[in-house]
Amino acid sequence: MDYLKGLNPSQRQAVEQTEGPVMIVAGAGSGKTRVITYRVAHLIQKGIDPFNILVLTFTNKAAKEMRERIMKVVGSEAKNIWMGTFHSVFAKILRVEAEKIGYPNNFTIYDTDDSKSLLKAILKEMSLDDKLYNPNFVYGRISMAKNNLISAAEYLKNDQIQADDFSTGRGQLGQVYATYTARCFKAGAMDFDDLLFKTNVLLRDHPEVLHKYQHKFKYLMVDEYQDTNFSQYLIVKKLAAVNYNLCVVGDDAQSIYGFRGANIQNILNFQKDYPDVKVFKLEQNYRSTQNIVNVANSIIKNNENQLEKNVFSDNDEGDKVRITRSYSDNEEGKSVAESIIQERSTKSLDWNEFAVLYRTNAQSRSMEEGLRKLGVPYKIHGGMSFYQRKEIKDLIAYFRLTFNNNDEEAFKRVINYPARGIGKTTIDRMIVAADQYGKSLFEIALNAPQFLDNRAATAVGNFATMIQSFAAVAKTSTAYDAALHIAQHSTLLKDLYDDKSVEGLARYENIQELLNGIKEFSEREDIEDRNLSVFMEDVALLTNDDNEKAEDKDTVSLMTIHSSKGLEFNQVYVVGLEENLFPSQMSLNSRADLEEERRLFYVAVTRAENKLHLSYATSRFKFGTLVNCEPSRFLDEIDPKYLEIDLPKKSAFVSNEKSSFDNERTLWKSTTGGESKTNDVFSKPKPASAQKVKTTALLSKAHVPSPDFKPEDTSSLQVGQQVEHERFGFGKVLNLEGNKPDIKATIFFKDIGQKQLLLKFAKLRIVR
DNA sequence: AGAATCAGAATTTTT
DNA sequence: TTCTGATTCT
Repeated sequence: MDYLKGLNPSQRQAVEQTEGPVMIVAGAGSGKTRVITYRVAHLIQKGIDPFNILVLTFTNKAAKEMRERIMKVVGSEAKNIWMGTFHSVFAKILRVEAEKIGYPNNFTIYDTDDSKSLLKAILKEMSLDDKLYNPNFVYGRISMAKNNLISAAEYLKNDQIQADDFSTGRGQLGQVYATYTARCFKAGAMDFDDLLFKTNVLLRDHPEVLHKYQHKFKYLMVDEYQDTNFSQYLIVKKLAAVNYNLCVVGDDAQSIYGFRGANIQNILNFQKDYPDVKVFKLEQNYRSTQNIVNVANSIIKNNENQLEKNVFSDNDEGDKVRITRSYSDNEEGKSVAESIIQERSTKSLDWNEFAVLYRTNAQSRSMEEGLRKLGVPYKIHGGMSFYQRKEIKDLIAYFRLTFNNNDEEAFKRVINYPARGIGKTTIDRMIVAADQYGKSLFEIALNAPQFLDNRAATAVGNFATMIQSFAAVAKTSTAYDAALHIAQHSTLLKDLYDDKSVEGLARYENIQELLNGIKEFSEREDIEDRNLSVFMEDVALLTNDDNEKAEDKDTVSLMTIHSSKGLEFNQVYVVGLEENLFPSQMSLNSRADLEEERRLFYVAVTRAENKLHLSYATSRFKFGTLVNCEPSRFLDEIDPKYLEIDLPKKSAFVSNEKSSFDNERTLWKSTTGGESKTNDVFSKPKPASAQKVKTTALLSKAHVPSPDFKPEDTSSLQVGQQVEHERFGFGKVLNLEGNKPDIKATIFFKDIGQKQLLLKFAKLRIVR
């Protein structure tokens, strides 16, 4: 039990209180992960069977790291703990129980793209205006409903919701939701929210199943409890309702996923739900200097809605938090880069001890530029994950379709990729037929001659047969062999191989990497069933960093604040602290949203161990136009005694040394207000963005056709003849190839150079 | 059927 | 600015 010795009193109490409801309120940097891992280890040491412990996290990464840490204390027993994200744990349970709620066990998991694509198709079929019914909006609305356990039927019955939708002119939303649900069901697919929603349905409608898992999971722990939504809350509540050994860990001050349905009330109300709860507060921050912790505290105290706690640091006071101003986003990038270089050399730090955090992904570009110019190595985290890449999704769609022929989104994705001459018209016809006969697209494809003309029917039929042959191969081969077979015989591999562009090469390599990953999976000894369908089970739930290479390069990290949660860096730069950016413009409508932005700022600030740099620009490009920016209101909220204000024009406030908070505040407001005097730094001429020239105008001056221009029959065109084209001007036929209606002519136009034209389309006049 | 071009939209995103 | 989806051209 050595591990108990390294804990402070409240940490230790939290670890040792294994029975009954427990809430651990863990301030930023207070050793939360340690407490969770030791608590689980402690349970096992006390003789609890790891199979009876369920630990729910929000990321795969967190689960993986925790399991490894527990393993260090209790050894390989840790492998048997049920530990993972809500989605992966309940997907696993649903794979076993799906048939009880009418789903096949091999159900597909639709990711967000699949869901939106299906919604778009439905909106189109229902002829709804996709401005009003913006797919993102519709998706969000349905997601919100599911997270609150409102089914499509209940949505349609709910007067309040219906009134809301009708008042905004979106009266059909309930119908869209119902259709979407039906289509997912028909496709044997669950979206992310369904994994939780259907788990609730399962536990509600099948008491024997609920009973089974209530007794299986004798001890439950939930990490990041402040980010749970109602659907997750209820699952946890039900599972814990027999043994009541439920421990939730979280920090209400770090709840930043409200926009995705997370309900901060889940943690705020925990004590009401479990009156006999033991509450432990971890208030000592071991991560950051006092100055940083104090800045964080002075920010968060502006929020009304929070659990009372007093986060403090016993570390050094540390450097003051530095605020800098730049006059443009690019200048901000440059100034961050310069500062990193300087701090690195004066403090002998590695690049990877620095992080640049921003509110929106779009801000990464100016940062990148600044860093690149000064030769600072960096890596952007987040963004497009490996499994979101087109080529990866394409190949995976083949796998999906192989194991679940009804998967509509997979079908549409690959029916004509690589190209096999099945166009929009054909697909539309199939969709109509599928709808009319209540069949899946695949079933229509199997009976193609009944619905399509000869040529299309053959192509579609061949496709369906090919997919069936894949299923046969997959049944008898290892995951790797099956995957390779599918990649080759779908001709996807060849298609990518033939693309010799830089991007094409990268795509090919990505496919190789996926195949390598599958190969590794095939060779794993710790899994019984290693065929491709097992690999596919949770591939939809993998994301970003799950696939990150161990090539832990020494680079500066760039990421959004959201994705920085849980991480820590010696030096942190939080950039773009401007009104309408941070806090985001979209958050200004409600107090709750603004408070979430403030928590986001709190998260950003508490990532820093030794030094925090804050910066803002007085102008920045947004959507291609330059806009003036005001410093963020959050800067005003920081107690100035922890700040060092490093503005480009030193003289402007050297005289202000003893200035009150208000004076300093006006100082950094003054240069942007508009009415104030311009100082030389800020009156620099604006970037000459206006002189962009339409490239097309440069490349081709429009040809003015001859007055008697009229396209004529070119079926007997000969090599060597002079022709005139409506837009390309005069040219000479260099070559003719192909036959009958598809003759392709190579023509050299004297104005614009060589072009290949299909004669059946090209509007040409023969010059005689 | 497929390439090229144009118009319009645009937070955050653990799953 | 940059990406995506629809439209136009071949």
